[in-house]
Amino acid sequence: MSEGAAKKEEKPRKFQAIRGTRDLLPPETALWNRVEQTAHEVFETFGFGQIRPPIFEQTELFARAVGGETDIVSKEMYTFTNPTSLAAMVREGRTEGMLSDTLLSEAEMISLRPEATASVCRAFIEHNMQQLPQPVKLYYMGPMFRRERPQKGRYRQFYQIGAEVLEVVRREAAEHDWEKEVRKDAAIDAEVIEMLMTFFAKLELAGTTLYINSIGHSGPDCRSVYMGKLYNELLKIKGKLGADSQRRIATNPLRILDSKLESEQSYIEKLPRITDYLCTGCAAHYAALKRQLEMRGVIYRENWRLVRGLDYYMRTTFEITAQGLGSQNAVCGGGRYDGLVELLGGPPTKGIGFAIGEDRLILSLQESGKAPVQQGRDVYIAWMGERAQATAIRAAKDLRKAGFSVELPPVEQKFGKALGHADKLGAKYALILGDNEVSEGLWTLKTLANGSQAKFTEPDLLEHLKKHL
RNA sequence: GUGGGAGUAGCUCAGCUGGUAGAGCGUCGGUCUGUGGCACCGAAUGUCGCGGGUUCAAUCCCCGUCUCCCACCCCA
Repeated sequence: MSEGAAKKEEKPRKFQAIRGTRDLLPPETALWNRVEQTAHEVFETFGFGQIRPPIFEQTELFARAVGGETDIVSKEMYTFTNPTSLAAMVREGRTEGMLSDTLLSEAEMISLRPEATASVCRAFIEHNMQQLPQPVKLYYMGPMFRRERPQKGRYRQFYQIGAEVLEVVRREAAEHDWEKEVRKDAAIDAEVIEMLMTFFAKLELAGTTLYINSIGHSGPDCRSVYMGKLYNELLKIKGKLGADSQRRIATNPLRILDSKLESEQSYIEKLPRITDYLCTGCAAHYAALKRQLEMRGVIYRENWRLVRGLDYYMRTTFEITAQGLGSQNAVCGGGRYDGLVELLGGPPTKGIGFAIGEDRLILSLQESGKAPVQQGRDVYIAWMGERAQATAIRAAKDLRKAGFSVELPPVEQKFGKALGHADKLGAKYALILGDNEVSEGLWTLKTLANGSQAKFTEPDLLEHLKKHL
């Protein structure tokens, strides 16, 4: 925003949150905390440990993991030169005669993370986690950054809760009995999905639907066969497709499958389906996954048009939609990504993971009326007089120590006013401390809901509250 | 990044074809100097998103810009 020339006296400029970012405030933050607390609890019951990777990494990590050609990497990342790297170049005298363009291209670039799977894989490698008991099960939660046009359920700083299961490939085991390996992988996939559904169920998220698919693997006898077939069929119906889809025939034919354009639907429905072209291994894996989900009582729907946008996915892909989200109705997406760790310089490793859009999850909970109401205080202390203040301070300390939420007004107020304030704050009880109470040693406790009140000695009061709150 | 809609008090909004702003809710105070929710009375708060233009005069018309919302692209 350009500030006009300094004319007359100017008020200090008002700041506002940067586009696509926002403040999360009470009482909404209580819901965020509940969601995150539930995630901690549920994920830990499945044996997952929390990882907290940094919020920025070398740009190259994301470029390699997510795919340099993807929209996320090519135009949606917050990328900047690492100032430390520039400084080092200067110190080492390497900048002699360099044009500024060269200088920038030589300097290390870093990016705010657009997702966290790449970081988790990097950490797996960096900390030699292949030496831990396998598989390694990690979860994370925190902000991600993508420079997209904001809309409902999509922000430039948004929050994800995700989990990854990584397992280093034991060559002997794989060669000994590949079918067993496939069954094991499918069971892990299913358990990850089961964990998700357990989490959503615990939150009472309304109208969730789980969609699954298999997109095969990149070998010559699997997805590439399908891609050739799909490409031929797409050429035949090219004239019927919209401009976007026509362009994608060359750039990313798979993406045409999840086009939302009404006029294309009848043609897309007739296109070949990847599940008919899976190789033996991928087909066995997909069949085993469905069996595993059924054994776990997880309801799913197959969606052959579900393809994931990130380069690293193979075999299992899945997505969960929920109510009340407008066009951004996916609350969670995930899939298998064997080979990604190796691509990042680690040992051959299998992986499966998901990311939940926490903003969307919260939105859906709010839309379905699951949001908690304003958090009130347990006890409001209405006090009058100097002696009473000392008592009030002591009472507040003891009540808080016992775990109650206490509001202690900083100045004395008439009791009428104090009770009014207590009411507005949603307090359950008012502890009334005036001259009478202090001299008698009997404190008055008023139940705001029905107006009843009674006198208690200091220890009795604590007992009473513990019993009734 | 593309297209459409909208920005007026803390919130939700009104403001007739241009004459520099109002309601409800909320907040605060009073009726009510040891007892809240109700009621009544009263008060504060707006550079009418920001900048420029047209005009004697702009919240209203025009242009630009920022932000939000909706959809596309893409994704969580």
